[in-house]
Amino acid sequence: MTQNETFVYQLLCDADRPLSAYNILDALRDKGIRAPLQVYRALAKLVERGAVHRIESVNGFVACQLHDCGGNEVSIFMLCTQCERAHEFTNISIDSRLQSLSNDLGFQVAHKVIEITGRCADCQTAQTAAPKH
Amino acid sequence: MTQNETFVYQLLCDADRPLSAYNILDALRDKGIRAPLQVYRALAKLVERGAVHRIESVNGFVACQLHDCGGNEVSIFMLCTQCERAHEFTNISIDSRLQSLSNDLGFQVAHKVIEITGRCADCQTAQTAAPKH
DNA sequence: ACAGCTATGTTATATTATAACATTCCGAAA
DNA sequence: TTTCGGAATGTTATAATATAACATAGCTGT
Repeated sequence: MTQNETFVYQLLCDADRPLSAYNILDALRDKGIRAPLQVYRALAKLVERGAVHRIESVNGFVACQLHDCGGNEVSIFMLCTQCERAHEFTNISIDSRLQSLSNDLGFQVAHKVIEITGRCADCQTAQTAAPKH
Repeated sequence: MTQNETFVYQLLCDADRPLSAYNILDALRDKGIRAPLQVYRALAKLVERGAVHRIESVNGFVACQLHDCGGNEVSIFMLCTQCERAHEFTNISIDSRLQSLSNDLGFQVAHKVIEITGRCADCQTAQTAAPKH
Protein backbone atom coordinates (compact mmCIF):
# COMPACT_ATOMS: atom_id res chain seq x y z
CA MET A 1 0.00 0.00 0.00
CA THR A 2 1.52 3.31 -1.01
CA GLN A 3 1.74 6.26 1.32
CA ASN A 4 -1.25 8.13 -0.02
CA GLU A 5 -3.33 4.97 -0.05
CA THR A 6 -2.41 4.36 3.57
CA PHE A 7 -3.43 7.86 4.61
CA VAL A 8 -6.76 7.57 2.82
CA TYR A 9 -7.45 4.06 4.08
CA GLN A 10 -6.67 4.90 7.68
CA LEU A 11 -8.90 7.93 7.56
CA LEU A 12 -11.78 5.88 6.16
CA CYS A 13 -11.28 3.20 8.81
CA ASP A 14 -11.46 5.79 11.56
CA ALA A 15 -14.49 7.51 10.08
CA ASP A 16 -17.90 6.26 11.14
CA ARG A 17 -19.60 7.27 7.92
CA PRO A 18 -18.91 7.55 4.20
CA LEU A 19 -16.59 10.39 3.32
CA SER A 20 -16.51 12.28 0.07
CA ALA A 21 -13.26 12.65 -1.83
CA TYR A 22 -13.18 16.29 -0.80
CA ASN A 23 -13.81 15.45 2.87
CA ILE A 24 -10.76 13.25 2.59
CA LEU A 25 -8.76 15.90 0.82
CA ASP A 26 -9.50 18.43 3.55
CA ALA A 27 -8.65 15.97 6.30
CA LEU A 28 -5.31 15.07 4.76
CA ARG A 29 -3.95 18.49 3.89
CA ASP A 30 -1.51 18.30 6.76
CA LYS A 31 -0.19 15.00 5.40
CA GLY A 32 0.81 16.81 2.25
CA ILE A 33 -2.21 15.87 0.15
CA ARG A 34 -3.10 18.92 -1.85
CA ALA A 35 -5.04 17.97 -4.96
CA PRO A 36 -8.23 15.99 -5.64
CA LEU A 37 -6.41 13.65 -7.96
CA GLN A 38 -4.15 12.43 -5.19
CA VAL A 39 -7.25 11.34 -3.32
CA TYR A 40 -9.09 9.93 -6.33
CA ARG A 41 -6.07 7.90 -7.35
CA ALA A 42 -5.71 6.36 -3.92
CA LEU A 43 -9.43 5.65 -3.79
CA ALA A 44 -9.38 3.98 -7.19
CA LYS A 45 -6.71 1.55 -6.04
CA LEU A 46 -8.39 0.85 -2.73
CA VAL A 47 -11.74 0.23 -4.38
CA GLU A 48 -10.14 -1.99 -6.99
CA ARG A 49 -8.72 -4.21 -4.31
CA GLY A 50 -11.92 -4.30 -2.28
CA ALA A 51 -10.58 -2.49 0.76
CA VAL A 52 -12.94 0.43 0.18
CA HIS A 53 -16.42 0.64 -1.29
CA ARG A 54 -17.92 3.48 -3.19
CA ILE A 55 -21.42 4.42 -2.07
CA GLU A 56 -23.26 5.61 -5.14
CA SER A 57 -26.22 7.08 -3.31
CA VAL A 58 -24.09 9.60 -1.47
CA ASN A 59 -21.04 9.92 -3.70
CA GLY A 60 -18.93 8.77 -0.82
CA PHE A 61 -16.47 6.10 0.20
CA VAL A 62 -16.30 3.70 3.17
CA ALA A 63 -13.74 1.18 4.34
CA CYS A 64 -14.99 -2.36 3.86
CA GLN A 65 -16.51 -3.53 7.12
CA LEU A 66 -16.31 -7.22 6.32
CA HIS A 67 -13.54 -9.59 5.35
CA ASP A 68 -11.65 -6.99 3.38
CA CYS A 69 -13.90 -7.81 0.53
CA GLY A 70 -11.92 -10.09 -1.63
CA GLY A 71 -15.26 -11.92 -1.37
CA ASN A 72 -17.42 -11.90 -4.42
CA GLU A 73 -20.91 -11.45 -3.05
CA VAL A 74 -22.50 -8.05 -3.35
CA SER A 75 -22.29 -5.82 -0.39
CA ILE A 76 -25.61 -4.46 0.74
CA PHE A 77 -25.43 -1.06 2.38
CA MET A 78 -27.96 0.47 4.71
CA LEU A 79 -27.49 4.19 4.83
CA CYS A 80 -29.05 6.23 7.57
CA THR A 81 -30.05 9.67 6.39
CA GLN A 82 -29.96 10.97 9.94
CA CYS A 83 -26.69 9.80 11.51
CA GLU A 84 -25.21 9.15 8.06
CA ARG A 85 -23.71 5.87 9.12
CA ALA A 86 -23.34 3.05 6.63
CA HIS A 87 -23.76 -0.59 7.58
CA GLU A 88 -22.53 -3.28 5.29
CA PHE A 89 -24.03 -6.74 4.91
CA THR A 90 -23.94 -9.64 2.59
CA ASN A 91 -26.80 -11.96 1.87
CA ILE A 92 -26.15 -15.06 -0.15
CA SER A 93 -29.74 -15.53 -1.07
CA ILE A 94 -30.28 -12.03 -2.44
CA ASP A 95 -27.01 -12.19 -4.27
CA SER A 96 -27.70 -15.52 -5.91
CA ARG A 97 -31.15 -14.45 -7.02
CA LEU A 98 -29.73 -11.35 -8.55
CA GLN A 99 -27.09 -13.42 -10.25
CA SER A 100 -29.57 -15.89 -11.66
CA LEU A 101 -31.81 -13.09 -12.85
CA SER A 102 -28.81 -11.79 -14.76
CA ASN A 103 -27.90 -15.23 -16.07
CA ASP A 104 -31.43 -15.85 -17.28
CA LEU A 105 -31.17 -12.70 -19.36
CA GLY A 106 -27.70 -13.41 -20.61
CA PHE A 107 -26.42 -10.33 -18.86
CA GLN A 108 -22.73 -10.46 -18.00
CA VAL A 109 -22.35 -8.86 -14.58
CA ALA A 110 -19.40 -6.61 -13.86
CA HIS A 111 -20.61 -4.91 -10.72
CA LYS A 112 -23.65 -4.88 -8.47
CA VAL A 113 -24.91 -2.09 -6.28
CA ILE A 114 -27.47 -2.54 -3.52
CA GLU A 115 -28.07 0.44 -1.29
CA ILE A 116 -30.94 1.09 1.06
CA THR A 117 -31.46 4.54 2.47
CA GLY A 118 -33.67 5.26 5.44
CA ARG A 119 -33.46 5.57 9.17
CA CYS A 120 -31.48 3.17 11.33
CA ALA A 121 -32.87 1.59 14.49
CA ASP A 122 -30.77 3.78 16.77
CA CYS A 123 -31.97 6.99 15.19
CA GLN A 124 -35.60 5.90 15.40
CA THR A 125 -35.24 5.21 19.08
CA ALA A 126 -33.35 8.36 19.81
CA GLN A 127 -35.63 10.74 17.88
CA THR A 128 -32.37 12.54 17.40
CA ALA A 129 -29.17 11.34 15.84
CA ALA A 130 -27.70 8.37 17.62
CA PRO A 131 -24.45 9.13 19.43
CA LYS A 132 -21.26 7.97 17.89
CA HIS A 133 -20.07 4.53 18.85
CA MET B 1 -47.87 17.77 -15.47
CA THR B 2 -46.37 21.21 -16.03
CA GLN B 3 -44.85 22.25 -19.31
CA ASN B 4 -41.23 21.73 -18.33
CA GLU B 5 -42.04 18.38 -16.80
CA THR B 6 -43.75 17.35 -20.03
CA PHE B 7 -40.74 18.31 -22.12
CA VAL B 8 -38.37 16.41 -19.88
CA TYR B 9 -40.60 13.38 -19.59
CA GLN B 10 -41.17 13.11 -23.33
CA LEU B 11 -37.49 13.37 -24.00
CA LEU B 12 -36.74 10.61 -21.51
CA CYS B 13 -39.44 8.40 -23.01
CA ASP B 14 -37.95 8.82 -26.45
CA ALA B 15 -34.41 8.18 -25.28
CA ASP B 16 -33.17 4.60 -25.22
CA ARG B 17 -30.73 5.17 -22.41
CA PRO B 18 -30.33 7.19 -19.24
CA LEU B 19 -29.75 10.87 -19.87
CA SER B 20 -27.89 13.25 -17.62
CA ALA B 21 -29.51 16.48 -16.53
CA TYR B 22 -27.16 18.32 -18.84
CA ASN B 23 -27.96 16.02 -21.77
CA ILE B 24 -31.56 17.01 -21.17
CA LEU B 25 -30.72 20.67 -20.85
CA ASP B 26 -28.91 20.67 -24.18
CA ALA B 27 -31.71 18.80 -25.90
CA LEU B 28 -34.36 21.21 -24.68
CA ARG B 29 -32.71 24.53 -25.37
CA ASP B 30 -35.03 25.12 -28.28
CA LYS B 31 -38.01 24.57 -26.00
CA GLY B 32 -36.88 27.54 -23.95
CA ILE B 33 -35.11 25.58 -21.25
CA ARG B 34 -31.99 27.48 -20.41
CA ALA B 35 -30.78 26.67 -16.92
CA PRO B 36 -29.90 23.47 -15.07
CA LEU B 37 -32.41 24.23 -12.35
CA GLN B 38 -35.28 24.09 -14.77
CA VAL B 39 -34.27 20.55 -15.59
CA TYR B 40 -33.49 19.49 -12.03
CA ARG B 41 -36.81 20.83 -10.81
CA ALA B 42 -38.75 18.92 -13.43
CA LEU B 43 -36.75 15.77 -12.70
CA ALA B 44 -37.38 16.06 -8.97
CA LYS B 45 -41.13 16.11 -9.55
CA LEU B 46 -41.05 13.27 -12.03
CA VAL B 47 -38.91 11.12 -9.77
CA GLU B 48 -41.14 11.89 -6.81
CA ARG B 49 -44.15 10.60 -8.66
CA GLY B 50 -42.39 7.52 -9.98
CA ALA B 51 -42.53 8.44 -13.64
CA VAL B 52 -38.77 8.71 -13.84
CA HIS B 53 -35.99 6.89 -12.02
CA ARG B 54 -32.62 8.18 -11.12
CA ILE B 55 -29.75 5.85 -11.93
CA GLU B 56 -27.14 6.38 -9.28
CA SER B 57 -24.39 4.47 -11.02
CA VAL B 58 -24.37 6.80 -13.99
CA ASN B 59 -25.82 10.01 -12.58
CA GLY B 60 -28.59 9.76 -15.10
CA PHE B 61 -32.33 9.56 -15.43
CA VAL B 62 -34.67 7.16 -17.25
CA ALA B 63 -38.40 7.07 -17.78
CA CYS B 64 -40.01 4.24 -15.85
CA GLN B 65 -40.38 1.25 -18.16
CA LEU B 66 -43.02 -0.49 -16.08
CA HIS B 67 -46.42 0.45 -14.76
CA ASP B 68 -45.52 4.08 -14.20
CA CYS B 69 -44.06 3.01 -10.95
CA GLY B 70 -46.66 3.86 -8.44
CA GLY B 71 -45.75 0.30 -7.47
CA ASN B 72 -43.73 -0.12 -4.36
CA GLU B 73 -41.28 -2.84 -5.23
CA VAL B 74 -37.73 -1.86 -5.97
CA SER B 75 -36.78 -1.49 -9.54
CA ILE B 76 -33.74 -3.46 -10.53
CA PHE B 77 -31.71 -1.91 -13.33
CA MET B 78 -29.32 -3.67 -15.62
CA LEU B 79 -27.01 -1.16 -17.18
CA CYS B 80 -24.96 -2.08 -20.20
CA THR B 81 -21.63 -0.30 -20.25
CA GLN B 82 -21.38 -0.78 -23.99
CA CYS B 83 -24.70 0.27 -25.51
CA GLU B 84 -25.58 2.23 -22.36
CA ARG B 85 -29.12 0.95 -22.32
CA ALA B 86 -30.95 0.46 -19.06
CA HIS B 87 -33.41 -2.36 -18.52
CA GLU B 88 -35.76 -2.23 -15.62
CA PHE B 89 -37.15 -5.23 -13.74
CA THR B 90 -38.89 -6.03 -10.56
CA ASN B 91 -38.48 -9.19 -8.58
CA ILE B 92 -40.79 -9.80 -5.69
CA SER B 93 -38.53 -12.31 -4.09
CA ILE B 94 -35.45 -10.12 -4.05
CA ASP B 95 -37.48 -7.21 -2.86
CA SER B 96 -39.10 -9.07 0.00
CA ARG B 97 -35.82 -10.48 1.18
CA LEU B 98 -34.32 -7.04 1.19
CA GLN B 99 -37.31 -5.77 3.07
CA SER B 100 -37.14 -8.46 5.71
CA LEU B 101 -33.42 -7.96 6.12
CA SER B 102 -34.24 -4.34 6.89
CA ASN B 103 -37.10 -5.25 9.19
CA ASP B 104 -34.94 -7.65 11.14
CA LEU B 105 -32.54 -4.84 11.82
CA GLY B 106 -35.20 -2.29 12.63
CA PHE B 107 -34.15 -0.21 9.67
CA GLN B 108 -36.90 2.02 8.31
CA VAL B 109 -36.56 1.95 4.53
CA ALA B 110 -37.07 5.12 2.53
CA HIS B 111 -35.55 4.09 -0.76
CA LYS B 112 -33.83 1.10 -2.31
CA VAL B 113 -31.34 1.05 -5.13
CA ILE B 114 -30.38 -2.05 -7.07
CA GLU B 115 -28.22 -1.53 -10.09
CA ILE B 116 -26.20 -4.07 -12.01
CA THR B 117 -23.63 -2.92 -14.51
CA GLY B 118 -22.14 -5.15 -17.14
CA ARG B 119 -22.70 -6.21 -20.71
CA CYS B 120 -26.10 -7.03 -22.08
CA ALA B 121 -26.84 -10.12 -24.16
CA ASP B 122 -27.13 -8.14 -27.40
CA CYS B 123 -23.75 -6.53 -26.97
CA GLN B 124 -22.08 -9.85 -26.14
CA THR B 125 -23.48 -11.35 -29.31
CA ALA B 126 -22.62 -8.42 -31.47
CA GLN B 127 -19.04 -7.94 -30.21
CA THR B 128 -19.90 -4.35 -30.96
CA ALA B 129 -22.67 -2.17 -29.62
CA ALA B 130 -26.10 -3.54 -30.38
CA PRO B 131 -28.08 -1.43 -32.83
CA LYS B 132 -30.79 0.76 -31.46
CA HIS B 133 -34.26 -0.77 -31.26
C1' DA C 1 -58.43 43.43 -5.75
C1' DC C 2 -55.52 40.76 -2.96
C1' DA C 3 -53.41 37.04 -0.38
C1' DG C 4 -51.15 32.86 -0.92
C1' DC C 5 -49.44 29.10 -3.48
C1' DT C 6 -47.05 26.95 -7.32
C1' DA C 7 -44.31 27.29 -11.19
C1' DT C 8 -40.71 29.89 -13.53
C1' DG C 9 -36.67 32.17 -14.61
C1' DT C 10 -31.87 33.89 -13.70
C1' DT C 11 -27.33 34.36 -11.77
C1' DA C 12 -24.01 32.62 -9.13
C1' DT C 13 -21.71 29.05 -6.85
C1' DA C 14 -20.92 24.51 -4.62
C1' DT C 15 -19.66 19.77 -5.23
C1' DT C 16 -17.80 15.84 -7.59
C1' DA C 17 -14.54 14.02 -11.02
C1' DT C 18 -11.03 13.85 -14.74
C1' DA C 19 -7.57 15.46 -18.46
C1' DA C 20 -3.03 16.56 -19.53
C1' DC C 21 1.44 17.05 -18.49
C1' DA C 22 5.80 17.25 -15.56
C1' DT C 23 8.54 15.09 -12.02
C1' DT C 24 10.29 11.75 -8.80
C1' DC C 25 11.24 7.31 -6.99
C1' DC C 26 12.74 2.70 -7.14
C1' DG C 27 13.87 -1.88 -8.71
C1' DA C 28 15.65 -4.86 -12.37
C1' DA C 29 18.69 -5.53 -16.25
C1' DA C 30 22.93 -4.44 -18.58
C1' DT D 1 26.99 1.24 -11.05
C1' DT D 2 24.51 3.12 -14.39
C1' DT D 3 20.52 3.43 -16.83
C1' DC D 4 16.05 2.14 -18.33
C1' DG D 5 11.27 1.71 -17.48
C1' DG D 6 7.28 1.54 -14.86
C1' DA D 7 4.69 3.07 -10.94
C1' DA D 8 3.59 6.69 -8.03
C1' DT D 9 3.36 11.54 -7.36
C1' DG D 10 2.49 16.28 -7.97
C1' DT D 11 0.36 20.39 -10.29
C1' DT D 12 -2.71 23.16 -13.00
C1' DA D 13 -6.66 23.48 -15.35
C1' DT D 14 -11.18 22.18 -16.50
C1' DA D 15 -15.29 19.17 -17.06
C1' DA D 16 -19.55 17.39 -15.20
C1' DT D 17 -23.07 17.30 -11.75
C1' DA D 18 -26.05 19.77 -8.45
C1' DT D 19 -27.98 23.47 -5.48
C1' DA D 20 -28.54 28.26 -3.17
C1' DA D 21 -30.63 32.53 -3.30
C1' DC D 22 -33.42 35.66 -5.10
C1' DA D 23 -36.84 37.76 -8.44
C1' DT D 24 -41.00 37.31 -11.20
C1' DA D 25 -45.14 35.58 -13.06
C1' DG D 26 -49.49 33.14 -13.10
C1' DC D 27 -53.38 31.10 -11.06
C1' DT D 28 -56.99 30.21 -7.43
C1' DG D 29 -60.16 31.11 -3.91
C1' DT D 30 -62.11 34.72 -1.09
